[in-house]
Amino acid sequence: MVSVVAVAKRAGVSPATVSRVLGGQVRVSAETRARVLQAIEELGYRPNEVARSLRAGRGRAVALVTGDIEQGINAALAKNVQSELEALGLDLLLFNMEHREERLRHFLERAPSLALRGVLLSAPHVMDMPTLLPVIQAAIRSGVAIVSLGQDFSAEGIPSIVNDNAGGAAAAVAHLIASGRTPVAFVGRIETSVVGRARFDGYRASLLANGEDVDAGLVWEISEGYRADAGYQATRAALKRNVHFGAVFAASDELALGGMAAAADHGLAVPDEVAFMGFGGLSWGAFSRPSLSTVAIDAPAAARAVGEVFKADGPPGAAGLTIIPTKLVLRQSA
Amino acid sequence: MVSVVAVAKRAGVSPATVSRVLGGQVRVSAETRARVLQAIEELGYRPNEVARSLRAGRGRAVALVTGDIEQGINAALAKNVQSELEALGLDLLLFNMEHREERLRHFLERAPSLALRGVLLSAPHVMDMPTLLPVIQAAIRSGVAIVSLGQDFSAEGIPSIVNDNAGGAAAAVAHLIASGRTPVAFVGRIETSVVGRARFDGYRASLLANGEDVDAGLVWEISEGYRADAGYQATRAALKRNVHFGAVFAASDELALGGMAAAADHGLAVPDEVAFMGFGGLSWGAFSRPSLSTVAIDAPAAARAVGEVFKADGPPGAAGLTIIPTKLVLRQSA
DNA sequence: CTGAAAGCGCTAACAC
DNA sequence: GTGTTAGCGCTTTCAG
Repeated sequence: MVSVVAVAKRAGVSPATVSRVLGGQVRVSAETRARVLQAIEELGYRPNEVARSLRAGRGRAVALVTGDIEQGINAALAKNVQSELEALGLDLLLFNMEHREERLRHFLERAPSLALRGVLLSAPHVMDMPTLLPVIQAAIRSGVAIVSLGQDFSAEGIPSIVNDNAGGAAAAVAHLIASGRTPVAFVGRIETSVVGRARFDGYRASLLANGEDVDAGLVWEISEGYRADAGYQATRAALKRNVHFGAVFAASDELALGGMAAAADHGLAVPDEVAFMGFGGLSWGAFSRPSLSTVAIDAPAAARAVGEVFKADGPPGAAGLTIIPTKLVLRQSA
Repeated sequence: MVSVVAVAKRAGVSPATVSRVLGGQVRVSAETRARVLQAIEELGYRPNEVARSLRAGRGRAVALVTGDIEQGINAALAKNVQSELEALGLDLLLFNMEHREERLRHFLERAPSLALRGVLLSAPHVMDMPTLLPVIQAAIRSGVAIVSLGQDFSAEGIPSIVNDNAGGAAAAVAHLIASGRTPVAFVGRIETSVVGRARFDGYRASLLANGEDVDAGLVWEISEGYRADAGYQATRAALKRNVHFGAVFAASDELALGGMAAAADHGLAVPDEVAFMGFGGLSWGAFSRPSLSTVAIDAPAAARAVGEVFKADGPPGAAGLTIIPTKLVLRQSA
């Protein structure tokens, strides 16, 4: 590997000067700079990022810890975040949590020794903060920026970027009610998912605000995953119990797709007999039949907010809360 | 940050001994080892991975360069690969190529300075190997293992893990023909995607083997993306031209979903009037209505093959070709 | 079996 | 404006 020393030799200067040319902060005479640049060119020199990181005490990688990258919304987030970080010269480390919290803790413990620039916590789970906070604070102390992506930890001093889950859910439910699709059921993970609960809260609030009441029989908790099969099972079970509902509001697009399948299998017309509303705004939603109405999450905006955190180089600013608006997208299913 | 020196001091030994205990290769007296271990415990010491990487000349990160992480199959791959690498103590760097080749080259150029353990090339594009090979070889020379995930570069000396695209496609088409769904159309990217072309080759071979002929009017090239909208547009265009076909074989599940939507919008019953077959085996495929028949890709198996490459620590073994079998999954759409 | 020393490649102090 | 030196934290000779 060609190093600063080699470049320095070739340019007839000291390694320090090469470094100065590279850094661009300290003044170097135009002539020297030119010679160094030429040597760099000729040797095809590229600074060793590892050495830089060791020297600087921190590297240029940001980790995205996600609950399940196979869920469309997480993949969308990963894509947008990677692109945003890249513009800042940062790399993205991907860590799939697989919905297991102890994996998060282990990873967080490794963050300082990896000299990570930051860790984006993007899991929807209810987290055991008493256990996690010490690890998080240790990471922060050693220079790792911790950012929550999805749930609000600003009270714990963690900058948080959060979708307007309750607002989006409320708008969706209001629409369903206004269209006469009552009663409105809810499918999602409430017990163990903060995000799921926020969407549920919006559902509940909207019901109440519109003079409907919350029927426990219409709230379908799912235990595992947030994928289509869970939506299918929950909806089918309700149908089998002869529960009556005019619409299903699902906490993800995948759940909604599963729900629509259950309705179809039960011989119900969507949206005429049951309407469906998803959450996420995934691109395939426009191509199911019926196409899926949904509360669209603005992944690019969330990624931009992440970019902002890392743009200002110093210690992370105030542990604020950034709320990313959602948008109701009406298609055929509701 | 607590370092080997601090641990050494506390244990009353030299840094070298601490390192030996950590390494586990060299013999250390049981008593000394115990003292060191205790000091490590007490101080909460974790070895600095960056320093290790600098010292060792290479790090513990493997990059996955993917065409588009939002495509379900790529997310599935990322998930399985991450999990497999993690078992080997390796981290996954995610780089979304966004279907632009010059981005690949730039990333490859950075690989050595990042001291990457390896780079998984997982883009379906036709690549300009004359341009790329020098960069790849430079990376290999500096210790970065290059592995192709998706297309066969074994002739170029790059170990390759490839799905049985042609075989899977052939089986799918044979099934369509056997079910009397002729003529069979093909949607996919042929011009610029090696993977798309391999699937097309399987389609073509199967047609020929079954006494059907290849009708250029039934081969729908798509230019941008591999997502549902492309499948929709291509299918709709054919329908508008009054092209007749009994089935559509799509090169991805997303394309198939889009195609089914176009058929539905055109008033065609699936599968009675037109059958659809996807490629990928994504989990939501079981929950579209009609549910999607598909050629399932075995992402876990591909990930395991990746694991094998990095398990043997030394220089990568023979630049072999590993073919991952696909499986025909029959559901409602065909 | 253990310690001392060197050095991976880089940059920030400190001279001059 | 530029060179010299030191040291980030680690592991691996080389001695003992």
